[in-house]
Amino acid sequence: MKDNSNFSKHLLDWFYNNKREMPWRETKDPYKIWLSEVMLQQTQVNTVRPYYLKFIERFPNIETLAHAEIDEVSKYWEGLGYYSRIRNFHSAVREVRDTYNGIVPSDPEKFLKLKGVGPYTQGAVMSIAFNHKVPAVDGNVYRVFSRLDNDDFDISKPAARRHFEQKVMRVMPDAAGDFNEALMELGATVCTPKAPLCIFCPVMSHCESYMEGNVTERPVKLKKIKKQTEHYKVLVIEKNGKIYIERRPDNGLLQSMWQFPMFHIDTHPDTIEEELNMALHIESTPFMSLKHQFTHLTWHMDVYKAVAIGSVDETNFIEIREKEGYNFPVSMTKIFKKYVDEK
DNA sequence: CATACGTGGCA
DNA sequence: TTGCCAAGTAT
Repeated sequence: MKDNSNFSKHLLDWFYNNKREMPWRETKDPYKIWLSEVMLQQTQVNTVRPYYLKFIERFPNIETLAHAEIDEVSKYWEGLGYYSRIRNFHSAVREVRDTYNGIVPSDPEKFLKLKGVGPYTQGAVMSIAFNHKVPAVDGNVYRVFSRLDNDDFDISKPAARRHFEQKVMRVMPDAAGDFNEALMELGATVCTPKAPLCIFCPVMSHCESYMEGNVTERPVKLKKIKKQTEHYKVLVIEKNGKIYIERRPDNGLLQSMWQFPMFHIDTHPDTIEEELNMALHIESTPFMSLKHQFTHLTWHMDVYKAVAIGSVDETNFIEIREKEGYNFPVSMTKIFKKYVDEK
């Protein structure tokens, strides 16, 4: 970075004069800051906003959230993704109630020990809620400092976090929380991954990559994600106007969420009847096919209508309107919508 | 250290 | 259409 003496001042001035409205910026309540930081992990502000507002309306403080059951709480996360976040947050909030008398610890080391709190969330909450001088290094900060210093450190390596934390601490002003937010805000709105708006950048004069003309080559990220593909046969089974759903395992992908039963694409119908312990009439052609993309996985799903024949255990058969009482991943919500639209 | 873990927006 | 990317953490 060129001439870092005025860097933090320029950045903070820009931040104060261009502050975007966000619900969690209206408070210094550590619980609300913490919730917003968890929601914002790998998730953009515009996606988070409506979820945050509904969540805070129902669970305005530690006590209301700690008192609620995880199945109800999870419903407020439906569609946000990375669902382990809410299980960990709920668990951590109960620990705050039980171990810290309902007060979010202001000691960074104690806070870091809570479930779902990593180095980023620790830094963000400790600096924003308590103004502790600790770094909060996320993807934005990687990018901003890669460019400021024309630094080719490979950000796909785990060691990158400590590398950039050191850079942040070298220029950290007293207004730690504002500074951490300003760095992220700069990355999100000006120093963007594609087509950065350098001419509007408040710290352009400090940016070595801008001077060098290679801003689009920073940051360096070498590792590529390799995606797997899986093909499934999905069944919407009806019985007396109700449909069959099942709970996913309590580990792995989409843990404990509900779904229509899914089988490897070439599973024989006899095997399906056996595994479900039902006699079925399955339609010969799917009523919908869909592709669902995860970060590391693609699901191709052929969805068939089916009818359960004879006497059946109706435990897991629900009315369509009852789906509001269960937590479904987006792939299943798409199937619900198509199924209902055709009725 | 490498990989699993969701979803939506964008070019 | 496809791949990349987003205020990361757990294992």
